[in-house]
Amino acid sequence: MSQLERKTAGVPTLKRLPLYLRLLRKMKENGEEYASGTVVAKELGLDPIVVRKDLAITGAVGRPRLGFPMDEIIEAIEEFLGWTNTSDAFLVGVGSLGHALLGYQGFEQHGLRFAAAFDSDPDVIGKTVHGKTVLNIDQMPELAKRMHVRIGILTVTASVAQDVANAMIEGGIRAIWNFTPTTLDVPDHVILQREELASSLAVLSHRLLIESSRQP
Amino acid sequence: MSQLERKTAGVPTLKRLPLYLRLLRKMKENGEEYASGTVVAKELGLDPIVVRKDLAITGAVGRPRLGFPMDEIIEAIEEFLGWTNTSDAFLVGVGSLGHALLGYQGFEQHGLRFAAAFDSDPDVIGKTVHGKTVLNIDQMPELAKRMHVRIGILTVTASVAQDVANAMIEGGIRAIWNFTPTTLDVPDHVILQREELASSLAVLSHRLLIESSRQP
DNA sequence: CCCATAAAGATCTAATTGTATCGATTGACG
DNA sequence: CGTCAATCGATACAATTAGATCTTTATGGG
Repeated sequence: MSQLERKTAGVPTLKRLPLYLRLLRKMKENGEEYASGTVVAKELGLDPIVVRKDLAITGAVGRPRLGFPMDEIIEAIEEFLGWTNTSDAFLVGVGSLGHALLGYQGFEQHGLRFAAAFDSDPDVIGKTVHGKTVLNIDQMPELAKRMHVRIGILTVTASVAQDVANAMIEGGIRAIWNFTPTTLDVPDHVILQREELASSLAVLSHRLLIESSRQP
Repeated sequence: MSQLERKTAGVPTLKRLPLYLRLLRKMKENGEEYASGTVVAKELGLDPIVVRKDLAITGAVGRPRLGFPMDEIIEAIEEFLGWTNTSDAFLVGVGSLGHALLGYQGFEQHGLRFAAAFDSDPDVIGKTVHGKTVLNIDQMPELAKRMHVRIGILTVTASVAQDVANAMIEGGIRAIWNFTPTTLDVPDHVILQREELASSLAVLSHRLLIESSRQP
């Protein structure tokens, strides 16, 4: 049943949902009982219509004149994103970026927990980083299988990215969050999410260029 | 809006251009003289038509049967993105993420150079991180003005993000690359690029959820 | 108890992006 | 030297998604 009622949202909508969630949690802390799409939109500088449509897709129902009941709407978004049950993830590559991600506490609020961290460097293996002991990467596939970990986070150097990705897939990992500048080749059933800083920078640079040429 | 011949590309196109650029540079190193949209597409797993259209917008002209002359197409993309002349950027907030970004050497290949790094923590100020001495954040606006820095990279904690952004704007910075989970309020003329990990994670989680409900 | 109002919900329109098709061009090969 | 095939480039088409308008509903005030 849940496989039918689940709507498939567009990427822009999905990217906005965490913003709503963060704001709503803050509003709840302030003791607010209801949240209307209008105030959420105003707070985030978005169009109210967009917010309403985004919230609608989660299945939450609001009440006219009041808005959405706070607990309901938060629950609906979390449910929609699959953030109600935190899922375990393996992080591979404890370089500076890996360090940074391991140290970011916010992930647990988003349904993600670092079950373990791995590296291939003997100098790093055994060290404790932000409370996690770094394990040998050789153990990763086996552990992934045993713990049924579905999410892998790739923060290794580009040259070994494909090999590590293969190892992840061998371990049964179904989604890879790729922070390396590498185009990975994976089977169809594996979800690939690329986090490309260069792409973001490209958008920024281009916009800066356009702006500059408009009013130098 | 025809005061300049520069075309304004859509975001998806902009995000793909760095991928092309990286591949093309690699191909050039391998001694290739020409690059056809077809092989680029095949290498990156994209549709050849998309690649052709993307490359077309940069203004490069290709030759039938051969493709695009390597130097020309690389130059065209760099030019289009404004990566021919490296621009200086200030990084504010030398936490773990700031560390990671400062250590990423790839930026200089993308026309970005860290002119300086700043922090407010006395324990951090004066330290050298990846060759950059961390300066006091108080000096940032003044230095930005003097050095005509246009890009600011925000890697501070969420609570002070808005204040630091204001200081950046005061220093004349025109584009802010925001790595904090904060919705910043900035004047219209300031370009804001948000790097929201939670948003990416939302997309990943949702796709994983859809896939799981499809074939459990 | 009724009316005014604010907000949700549905429907429709427009824009953006991706996809397909077709012709033109040019280097390669027989 | 002529034909072929691959590739660019332009144009047209389709699908998805964002954005706008209108209607409905329920609440709070008079």
